[in-house]
Amino acid sequence: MLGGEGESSAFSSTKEAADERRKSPAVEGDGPTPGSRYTEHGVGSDRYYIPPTLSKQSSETANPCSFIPYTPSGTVYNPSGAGRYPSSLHLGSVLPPAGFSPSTAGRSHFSPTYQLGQSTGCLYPPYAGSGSALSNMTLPTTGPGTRAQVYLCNRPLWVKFHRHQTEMIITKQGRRMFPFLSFNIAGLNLTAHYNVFVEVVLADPNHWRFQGGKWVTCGKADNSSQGNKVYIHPESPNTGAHWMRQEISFSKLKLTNNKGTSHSTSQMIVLQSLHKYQPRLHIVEVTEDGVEDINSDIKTQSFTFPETQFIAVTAYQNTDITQLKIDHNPFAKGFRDNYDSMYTAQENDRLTPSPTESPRAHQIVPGARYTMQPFFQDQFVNNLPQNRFYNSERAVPQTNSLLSPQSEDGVSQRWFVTSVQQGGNSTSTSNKLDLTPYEGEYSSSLLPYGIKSFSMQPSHALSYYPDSPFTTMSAGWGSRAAYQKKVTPSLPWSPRPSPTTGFPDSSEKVKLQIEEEVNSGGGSTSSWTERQPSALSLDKADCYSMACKRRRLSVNGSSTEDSDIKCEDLASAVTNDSAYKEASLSKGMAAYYSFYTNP
DNA sequence: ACGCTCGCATCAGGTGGGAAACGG
DNA sequence: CCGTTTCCCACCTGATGCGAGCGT
Repeated sequence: MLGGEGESSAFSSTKEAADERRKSPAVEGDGPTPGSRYTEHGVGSDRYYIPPTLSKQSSETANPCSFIPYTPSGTVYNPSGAGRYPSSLHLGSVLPPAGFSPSTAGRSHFSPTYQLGQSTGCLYPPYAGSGSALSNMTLPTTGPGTRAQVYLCNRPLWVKFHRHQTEMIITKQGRRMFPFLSFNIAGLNLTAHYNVFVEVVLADPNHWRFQGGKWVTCGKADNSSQGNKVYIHPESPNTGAHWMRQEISFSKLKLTNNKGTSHSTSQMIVLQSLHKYQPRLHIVEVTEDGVEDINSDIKTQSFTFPETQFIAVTAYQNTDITQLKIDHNPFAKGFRDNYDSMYTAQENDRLTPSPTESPRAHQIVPGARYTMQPFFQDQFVNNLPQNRFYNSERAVPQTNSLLSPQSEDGVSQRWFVTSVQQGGNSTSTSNKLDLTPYEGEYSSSLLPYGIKSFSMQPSHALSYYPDSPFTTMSAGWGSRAAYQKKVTPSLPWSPRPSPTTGFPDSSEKVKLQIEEEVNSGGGSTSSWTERQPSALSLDKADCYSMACKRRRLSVNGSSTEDSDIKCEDLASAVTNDSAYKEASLSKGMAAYYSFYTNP
């Protein structure tokens, strides 16, 4: 869809349209492209995403919310007239009333003001003065259920890519994202209806080029790009219970550079090659008909996860990214070296072990063998062979998506953000992904596991997967969404444990670990290595040589780094020894909840 | 006989690589 | 000329349909 449709209230501008959508919520692209409602007006060039600063308040560490790697500052600046959705309040931010208040926006149903970032397509302000009201804005204190908490299910995988600067292929016919966006949402009103959609906006005002093995800016970004920038989840609109019941996957979202494409616009987001983008999740409360309720102040919530930033390309530039894609994307399995020779049918399954299996993986499989497999790290984030999982799913009724296998990889890696984050730190203007805390948690694998389904899942849910609470699919792939239709949500949705329920032990433990990681100079590798010397059957050198042997070396000479990462990942995977995991789990990884608890 | 489960085959579609084409 | 884009290829996943086998 092009900007021309922008003014049209395609988003259920008519009752008929709304009804139609309601009839077949799962149908994508039916009727007027939903996205049209948020069509780009080409006026958003002044709306950007403020780059995060690396500054990380020490206070954050002290704060229970410190676990949140993101600085909860209202770093995203939304220039006046930038549309109704002031870019997200950083990660997991909740739009303050001021940002989208109907009164301020003066919008009516489907009014043009409801443009999202579409109109702007930019998150990154040309200037750094975010000073926005957002940074100081106080979170709206509305009734319960109005403030959502969002988990980025496959965050570890995203982080892994982010370290090398994620690249996403865009093609004329559209290319799926990998990793794809997958979230778990909490805190919604069970009965209220919501539209959930992803918007992709420019992350910075630059045009990028891969030169000398690195991404460097090369001129200014072209903000005049047209085309759909929003992808509305096909199941929209739907109830809060529905959204919270299952993992919300955007695996079908496609990226294209074909501005003129008229087909499946609702499924395709038009981007420009060599530009950096930042996906954002929007949750908009609507009426049962899918019409936005103008009578409510708090209707829109936006969430931004910096680690999901990516540069759109028509061909991969960084071989590290290519290798990560090949290693993690099931559809690219054919490109994995030694795939045939290294895995038998059975081992093939092990290739992408489920998080559950992972803890024992090193016991079952000769470590040396896996040292060569970067994807082994995926035991925590990668896919569990779907067919395998599928059987399991068919065998048991899916009840609580949170713990259900559908969460796939995501199960073990849920990261959620709530308004608390923002509120917790209003001083930071940084929007950038601060990997420091991530590194720590990631390398240690502590956090990822900490928020595993265990924490979110009621005990009864686990009973469905007695042999493997982590029997989930890949983090990067196979969202259960693909299977959800086959399973019967027989059990009533059970709201997540109250975020207010804290688990001091776990929380403290994690916090300490993070501090440890941070203090170690961000060298997560050494950190965990020391902690888990026995867990690693291979040293860095081995890993490096193996990695080099197996895969192409990146031009940028990041091979070493890459190998380190791979080793680290592998190690991190191994690090998650069952003992620790069990301990953590038993303690209730729900510590995370308390961590992100709303004050 | 009927219904269910399972395995296999088929097809559509997704993947990155590489060569060719395109454009500044 | 060089960087970028497009197209085609082989390989893979996932969904679906069909038939065999089994239990009721």
